[in-house]
Order: sequence, then structure tokens, then C-alpha cells
Amino acid sequence: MRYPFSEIEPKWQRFWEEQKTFKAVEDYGRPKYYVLDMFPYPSGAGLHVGHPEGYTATDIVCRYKRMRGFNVLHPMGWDAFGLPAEQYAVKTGVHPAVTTKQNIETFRRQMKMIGFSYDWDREVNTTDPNYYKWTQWIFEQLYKKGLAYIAEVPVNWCPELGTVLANEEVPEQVEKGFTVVRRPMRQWMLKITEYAERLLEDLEELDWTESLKEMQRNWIGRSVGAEVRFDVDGADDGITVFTTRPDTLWGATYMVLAPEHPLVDQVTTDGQRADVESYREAAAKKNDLERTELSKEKSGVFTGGYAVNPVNNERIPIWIADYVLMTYGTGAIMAVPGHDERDWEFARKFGLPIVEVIKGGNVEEEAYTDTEHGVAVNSDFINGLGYRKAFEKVVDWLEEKGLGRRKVNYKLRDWLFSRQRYWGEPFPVIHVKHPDGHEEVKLLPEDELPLTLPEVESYKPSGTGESPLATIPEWVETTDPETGLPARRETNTMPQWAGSCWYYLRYMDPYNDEEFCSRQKEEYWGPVDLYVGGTEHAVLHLLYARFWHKVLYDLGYVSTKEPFLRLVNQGMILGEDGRKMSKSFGNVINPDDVIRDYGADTLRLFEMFMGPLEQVKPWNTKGVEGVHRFLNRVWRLYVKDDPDATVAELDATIQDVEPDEESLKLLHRSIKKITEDIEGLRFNTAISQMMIFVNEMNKRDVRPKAVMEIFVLLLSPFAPHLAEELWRLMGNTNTLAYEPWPEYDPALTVEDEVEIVLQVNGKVRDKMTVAKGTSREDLESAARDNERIQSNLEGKTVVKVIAVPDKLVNFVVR
RNA sequence: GCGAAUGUGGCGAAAUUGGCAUACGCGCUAGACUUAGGAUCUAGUGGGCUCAGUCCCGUGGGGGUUCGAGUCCCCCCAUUCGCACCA
Repeated sequence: MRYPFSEIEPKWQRFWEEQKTFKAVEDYGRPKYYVLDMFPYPSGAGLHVGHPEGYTATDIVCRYKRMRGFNVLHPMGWDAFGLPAEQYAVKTGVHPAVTTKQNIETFRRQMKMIGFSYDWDREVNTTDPNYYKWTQWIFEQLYKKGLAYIAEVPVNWCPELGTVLANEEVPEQVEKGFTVVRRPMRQWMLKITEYAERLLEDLEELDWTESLKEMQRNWIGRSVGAEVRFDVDGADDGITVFTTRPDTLWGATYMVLAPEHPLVDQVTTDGQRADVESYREAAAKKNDLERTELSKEKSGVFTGGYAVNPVNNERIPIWIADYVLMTYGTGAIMAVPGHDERDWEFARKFGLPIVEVIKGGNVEEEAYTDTEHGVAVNSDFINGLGYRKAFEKVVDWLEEKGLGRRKVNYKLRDWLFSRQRYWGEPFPVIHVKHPDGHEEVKLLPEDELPLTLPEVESYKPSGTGESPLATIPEWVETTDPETGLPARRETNTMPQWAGSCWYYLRYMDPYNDEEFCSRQKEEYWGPVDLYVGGTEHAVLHLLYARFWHKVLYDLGYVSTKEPFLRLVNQGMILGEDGRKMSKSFGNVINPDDVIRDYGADTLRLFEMFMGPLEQVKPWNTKGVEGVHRFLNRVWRLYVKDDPDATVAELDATIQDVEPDEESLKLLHRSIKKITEDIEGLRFNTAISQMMIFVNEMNKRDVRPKAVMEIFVLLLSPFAPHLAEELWRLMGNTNTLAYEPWPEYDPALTVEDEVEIVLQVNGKVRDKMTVAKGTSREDLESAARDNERIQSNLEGKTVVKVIAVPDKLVNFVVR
């Protein structure tokens, strides 16, 4: 027999919705707790079982925190700009807003079916003009602060999609069979690099997993070194390189410029020009991916030019090679083949000299790069010094001579912030054409925002590399309201990341027409106390959002340096076959089916019971049945088993009696365990404890009502529908959502008697039960009286006795 | 190649500060109730043996520290994730 989940669940969902049980209201006197889920892109496929994993975890925490007296903010919304809806529009002509709306309705319906306690009155949608008005407004602040600029940059152009892609989007599209080529284009960029140091430093104070912080650190990629200038025939300013190993300057036997380096033309001699040109052309045709894929084999060409090594005035040849990237450092390096693996490979291939300047390895065999043990040789005034000292001495010397300076470099690059698409936020910008021919970028006045998306005939890319917006002259052509001069609107739109950079702020004050969020509300609700989402956003979304937050902080709009205090990545849920869930494997589990067959509470409970939240784990239908059996058992514990009953009645075993000692102890141990596990997000072990409680109570003929009532509260964050129903059954008239969370009595969580293990040489020989807190001495003498111990000690010499109260006694014998 | 994480029964997984390894669930075995069971309940379930014993082995492998190691230290191996010519 199954409990009637299909009646109970919709009933309580309706109740919560009608009563607005989970509406969050600013109540400035009460402590707040802000729990945030990464809002989804509402795809046409609907929710999959991966979504509810993190959402259930946060829902449990929210329901628990409410019972703990916190004013909980727990909102949901939609990251609804994006390529799939636009691609669909290109194919079918259906406006992306239409498909987006349908998809959102599906998502919302599915989420409500799982019983999540969101405050749906705070729902946000990044494609809503009332929302993106403020995305545009924040962009204007960035621009005014000098953090947004237009640059002609080589971009990843995808002809099939008719758009450029961000570096991080390239592999995904290439995998789908699209081609991606390099092509220079006018783009909006955001100066995230200006915040590199702070984005790195402030990671320290965050309660994020170490591996996540490490990913961000690697992405930012800080490295400390020096810039050094080399004199060059034909280049007045010489060539500046960045190096982290200025201590190896004496070993620099050649230089390498990136093929795109602006000085290549100047240093190239006529004799080498043809070779250099053809190499540069070949390099330009490759995208970043192809360049790295060919990394196994080094390539390059001699320019014919020479530079002078500033430390020893030796003439060294200048090469170009695509293993040097224009986008990092200065786009030029000094090559030290003796002590850099890449340079060593290159020197070997092209027969360039390799000089040892750090002692410790064999530079004929391989590059020696050990900075811990190596000692400088063949290096004039730093001979004999280790890395650190040599580094400092050389840099001091370079600075003194004006040949170089200390420098910190970052891998992080400025953020390519425009896309040639229709379905994104329009830039609130016009390009004013002045009579003298020059163009001026002007922001739209703030009171004219939002600049909404116009209707278009066709969603197809314009084909010129511009977005479909470029095909609507009546939208593009405008006049500057200030000067009356003709102007063009910006036809690029913002990338999908823009809307998700600040949505957590809008939830705090979603209907505000005057500001993106009132300062008072931000100070109350912010920062986010707990943020849960997938690892796929470990770097980009979280870095971009932190960047915007810091800018808003600098401008005085938000009160904290960081937006997300505690962050947890839930692990992916795999298919039953252990592979990633995918249509092509046919192993996708649909939450709707699970809810239909077993109910939402079962889905929630199983998602949490599978294992630790952060771990990757496979789905298992048998396991779903297992937790469903558990919930049925809970139901039977409380409800009279009467097939003819039309209304559920309390089971006769539940009696209003004084709880016995044993039940009380079980209850209080359970309260302790479950409370601590929720705080630590260890939902799987919290559920185990509930199972232990139920297994035990199942054996009883009499179940004290007071104990059984408290258990309902413990269960409620996990299986809220069932818990509400049982709560009502026990005579309560209101929702349990705001009942105080049960407290445990520490005295009832410890046993008065403990089992002591008796060991001889570390092997368990017997056990005995003694009063808790029995002293070492008493333990030892009791152990000596034990028969089995006596027989084991016979004929042996006791060398040592270890007695640990409440644990064990161990005799060490010879 | 670099960085991070993880390796425990047939499977998902537990195990405060080092102190009875395998809680809880799945699966499996046997039984009860049943016309029936893919319902429910009870018992059992790491491996081995000279098979009920005061036995031996056992947390990826090898060493070490300790009275005592899944847990601490060193060296390997495997898997997963991230980065990948970042000078």
C-alpha cells in the first residue's frame, strides 16, 4: 500500500501558494539568511534531475533556517537570454520571447511540483525590459568609470553561427562541428584586468572550497617577474620582454616574438622577409585551438634581426614563433633554452646555442628549471646565488641601469563583452557622427533606459558579422538628442553573462523603478549567505559577478566587497549506466516521471540520500524505491491502516503518554545528528538518522505522541508535503513552516553506560559495559578481572596498559 | 605536462580529536503472512578456513610513525575534474 502522495502534494502546494507561506518581507529587526540557487537557462527540454539536486539542498536549508527564526530570502528566476532560443527563432521565425515564455512556464510548473519554498513574488527574468534596464544602467556605470571600451580585437568568428564566440565558448562549438577562425572586429571590452589583484586577494576570506578558489587563482594566473628591454638594430625603443626568471638573463641566447608582434616588420631583414611573411600568414589562419594542438612540434622562422643582451652585450638572433602568444606579457620573450622547457625544445630543433647558467642539472639532456636547488653560474655578479637572491639582485641592477623593472603579470584578459546576436541586452549607446567625420560614443541618458529590443523581420545573422539588429535602419539610424547630429545605435548585444552578474541583487528589491536595488534592502539582505550551483560556473560566472560587485562596491552602491560568502558546487548526477545523462545515451531521467510514480517528497529525499552533495554520483531507480519505502513506513507509523477509511486517522499506537527514556534518547540523538548534518550540508547522513529513528519506532507498540510530533518537524525540511499532512493529522491547524526547530537536551544524547573494548596487543578479546566516565584505574582493574583477558595474559609479561575512558583498555604483552 | 579532488562490501555510501571498519539504503539468501506478490514483516549477508573459533585476512599498492591507522607521514598506481606553449 502506498501513501496518497498524489493527493497530499498538490494540496499543500496549493496551500503554500494561497497563503503565501514563503513570502519574504523585509523585517529589519530580524536576522536574515539569503540562500541563492544558480538560476537556470529555461531550455525547451524542461528540468532534468540534475537541477533539483542543488535546489533541494538549498530548500532544506531554507526551511530549516525559517524554523530557526531567520528571515529567509530564497528566490528563483530565469537567465533567459541566450543562443538556443535565438537559433530556434532563426529556424522557425518564432520570436525568442515567445519560446522563452513557454519554457519558463514549464520550468516554473515543474519547480512548484517539487515543493520548493521560493518566494515567487520575487521572480526575475533577465529578458524583461524592467530587468535589463538595470543591466544597461550598470553597463553605463562601468563605461563612466572607464571600464568599458571599444577595441579592434581578433575574435573567434564562427561563420555558420554568424557570430563571434568568447574563447571559452570555442571548444564547445568546434565539438559540434562548427568552424571557428580568427578575425579582427570592433568589440566592446570590459577591463576586468584592472580588478585582477583584488579578485585574487579577496578569495582568501571566502568560504568556498579550496579547489574552486584554486581554479579562480589559476584563471587569474598571477606571476611575478620583470620586464627587460633589449636593444635592437632598427627598433628605436628596443624590444621589451616579460620574464619570471631574470636570474637566467646570461643564458638568453635568442629572442622570440609572437608572429603578430608590431616590431616584426622592423627587425626583419630583406633576405628573411619572404619566409617571415609566409609564416605570419600561416599563423594568422590558425585559431587558438589549432595553435595549441600543434604544440607538440615547435615551429618558427628567423627574422634576420639581432638584439643585444643587456647583461653581457652579446648579439642574439630574433626569431618569430607561434609558441609565443601576443596576448600574454609583451608578446616577446627572451629565450633561455638551458632553463625553460619550451625554449630548450625550440633551440634543439633549430640548432640554437644552449648555455648553462643554473647549476644542478644537465642542459645537454633537458632544461633544468628547479628554482629550489639551482645555483647561478656563468652569470657574472650573481654567480653562486640561489633563485630568490639572484632574482632580487639582477632586478635591482636592471632598475638602476634603467634597463628593466619589476612587474606582475596576469593570465586574465579583458572580457570580450559583445555578441553579434539579436537575443541579448542592447547596448545603451549611440555612435554620433560629427561633421568632421569622427565618431563619438555617447551613452543614452539614464532616464531613457531601457533601450528595448526592436521587432525584426528575420533573426538570421546579417551575414556581415553584425547582429540582425543591423538590418533595421529605422532602429539603427537615430539622432543625438543633445546636438541633433545623426547617430547610429550600437548593433552588438551583451553576452549572456551580463544578466547573471547581478541578479542576486535584484531579488532583494525586484520592483524598484528608481534604483536597481535600494541601499537599505541591499544592506539588510546582502551578501548571499549560501550559494549553490554547478561547477560549470566555477570560473566565468563567478569571476564576472565578483567583478561587477566590486565595481558597484567602489561606486558605493553595495556594502560588501564580495557577493557570495559561502559557495558549494553540487556534483553532477549521472545516468544509471554511470555515463553523463544525455539523449543520445537514452539514460535521461525526467523528474516529472519520478514525481508521478513516487511523489515529490521521494524525489527530494532520494536526491539528497544518494551521497554527499558535492560528489558526482549515478542515478539508481532501486534507490528511489528504497526511500519511497521509507516514506511509506513513516506514513504507516502515524496513520491507521484501514483500507475502508475515507479520512486518514491517527494510528492507535500513537498515544499521549509520558515518553519513555529510550524514546527520548533516540529522539534527542536524532535532533542533534539531523541539526548538525543540515548545518554541514550532509543531508545523506541526516536521512540515515531518520531511517534509524523510524526503524526503531516501527518495533514499538506504543509511540509517545510528543516524540512522534517532534520527528515530523525534523522530517519537514526534507519531505515537506508529507510532514505538513502528518502535522495536521496530529491536531495542528497551521503550517509547520514556522514552528520552532526542535532543541536537543545534551544530557539525553549521551549514554549512561558505554561499551568498553578489551584488547591484548591491539586485538579485541572481549567487551564490557561500564558506567560512562569510569576512571582509567577502575577500567584497568575491571579488565584484569575479565576471564578472557586473564587467559590471554597467562604466561605473558604485561609491558604497558593503555586505558582510555569510555573507549578501551589495551594490554601490551610480551 | 601542471594543478585539484577521489580510491572503503556485489552497488550508492557511513565512520567527531587516531580507539569495535562497513551505520543507513540498494541488491542478494532464508523464513512468516498470503490464492498470489514486484506489498509488508522477521532473520542473515566483507572474504577465507581445518566453517560457530578466545581463528586468519581485510579500507587502491608499498613502506613508516604508534599500544593502536580508513584516519597521520613518505613513495607509487588508478580514476575524475580543471588548466594547458601564460615566458
